[in-house]
Amino acid sequence: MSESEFLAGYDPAAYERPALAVDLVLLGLRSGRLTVLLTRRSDPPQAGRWALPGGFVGIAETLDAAAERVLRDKARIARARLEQLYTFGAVGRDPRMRIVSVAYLALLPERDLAGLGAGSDLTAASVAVPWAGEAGGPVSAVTERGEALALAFDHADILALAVLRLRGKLDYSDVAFALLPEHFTLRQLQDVHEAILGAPLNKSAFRRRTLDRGRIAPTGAREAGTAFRPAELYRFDRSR
Amino acid sequence: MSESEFLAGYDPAAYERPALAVDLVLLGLRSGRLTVLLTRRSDPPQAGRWALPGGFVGIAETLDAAAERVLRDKARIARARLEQLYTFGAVGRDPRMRIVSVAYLALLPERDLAGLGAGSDLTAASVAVPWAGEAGGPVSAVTERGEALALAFDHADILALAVLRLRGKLDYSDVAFALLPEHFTLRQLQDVHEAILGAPLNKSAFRRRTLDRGRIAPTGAREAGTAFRPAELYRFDRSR
DNA sequence: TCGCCTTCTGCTCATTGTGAGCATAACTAA
DNA sequence: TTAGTTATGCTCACAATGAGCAGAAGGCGA
Repeated sequence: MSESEFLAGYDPAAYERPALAVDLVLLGLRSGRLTVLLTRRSDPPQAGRWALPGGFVGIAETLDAAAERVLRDKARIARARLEQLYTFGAVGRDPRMRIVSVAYLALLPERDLAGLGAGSDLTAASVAVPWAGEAGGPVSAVTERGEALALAFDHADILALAVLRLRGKLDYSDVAFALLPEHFTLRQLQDVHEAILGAPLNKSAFRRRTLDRGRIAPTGAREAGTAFRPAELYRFDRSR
Repeated sequence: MSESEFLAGYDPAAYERPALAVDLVLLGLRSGRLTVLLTRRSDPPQAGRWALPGGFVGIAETLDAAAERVLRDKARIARARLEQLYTFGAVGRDPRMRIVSVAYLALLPERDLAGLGAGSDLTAASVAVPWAGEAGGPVSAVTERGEALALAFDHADILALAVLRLRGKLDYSDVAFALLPEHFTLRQLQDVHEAILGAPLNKSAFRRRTLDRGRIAPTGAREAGTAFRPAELYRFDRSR
């Protein structure tokens, strides 16, 4: 950052500055599939394409605060687990002007995805996440019928990076729990992991590992309404 | 980012924009200790404190390009492995004006650290990296005599995050090789890992794991000048 | 020259984590 | 009551890890 040497010689206020924005990758699960919230662009440039919700950063506003504001005002979601992802600064990424965008990743519990609408013009799109090795292959957004959605600007890159980050943090952080309701079964937890990884996991190893780790605690209750043996309900135990 | 809806209603060019800068965390090894390059601030604010080298982002300049320019012009280092780290956007982080800074991490081979001076006003400071669990404790910069250096602005946070990132990527990426000369012994490689982690590693397990992974190849040569059995020299094998 | 010292290198052994499969438990629907 | 289905707990083989040991390979001092 600015040494005084620099500031003495040059006045950065005199130079043109890039505009600064935040873009949100809002990820959740809808019927077991990884899902992202998108808006459809109605005007050029890139009219008809799908974009991540975003907004400009105010002059007296923290980056995190800008992300929370966009979450609140554009997605109509009160709060979510927000995490800075990466900053995209290619020169021609927006054809109208130079915009540098700080991408944020937000994880939504299924409830927030189900209760969309209500003032938000966002649409839920499934994310096709082929396994293609740990590095992750091409990620794309698709409709429920499997048709690919064209993403605007560099938003496909942002989405791909978000999924990659999610995969990386999956087994050492508590991201999976942010996508689940308070009480969940081991099968549900494994489904979340498999949806994010895009690959099946060994069932007994997953159970053992998860239980041995001691980060979830049994509630004593069981799921209801199944046509077979009901599974134990667990909750995330933050204390351990 | 900017939906057309937003642009139609508001003209972001009419609003005051934060200044955008890049800051570089230049890390290397000096005599087996993790080391960071810092400049001493000569003028207020924060005169006398130590800062990371940085500079403003030009209006037609990529973030990566700005980081490379600072590396070249301020540190006088031709090239290094640069990687975007995080973007710091607290409102009061610089008292003069609103500056949002994209931090970059760069790894320097020992040669670049030794050949300092020559037009660069940077000083090498050791980084004290207590282990304090995987999460990493407080990281601080110290002189060779162990005196703590006061860092300017939020640069201590940036440095701490850089070390954390380095630790996280250590065992699945090739960051360690970027800090070593082309030919190195297994012991040197282990020293790098231990310096970054701030904790000792099991020797035979480290050897086995490293060799089994197949990412390094023996050169056939051996180190010279030791008072004991010389170790085999290896090189990083990018092809595997 | 000949032991002595130090580190490298390759080996074994016990412990731990993982992949895979099987038997039993627990529930619904017919 | 029985068939069907999934949960749960178990065993077994295999791989990875931590720890230690013996021999190899160099310099050094007597």
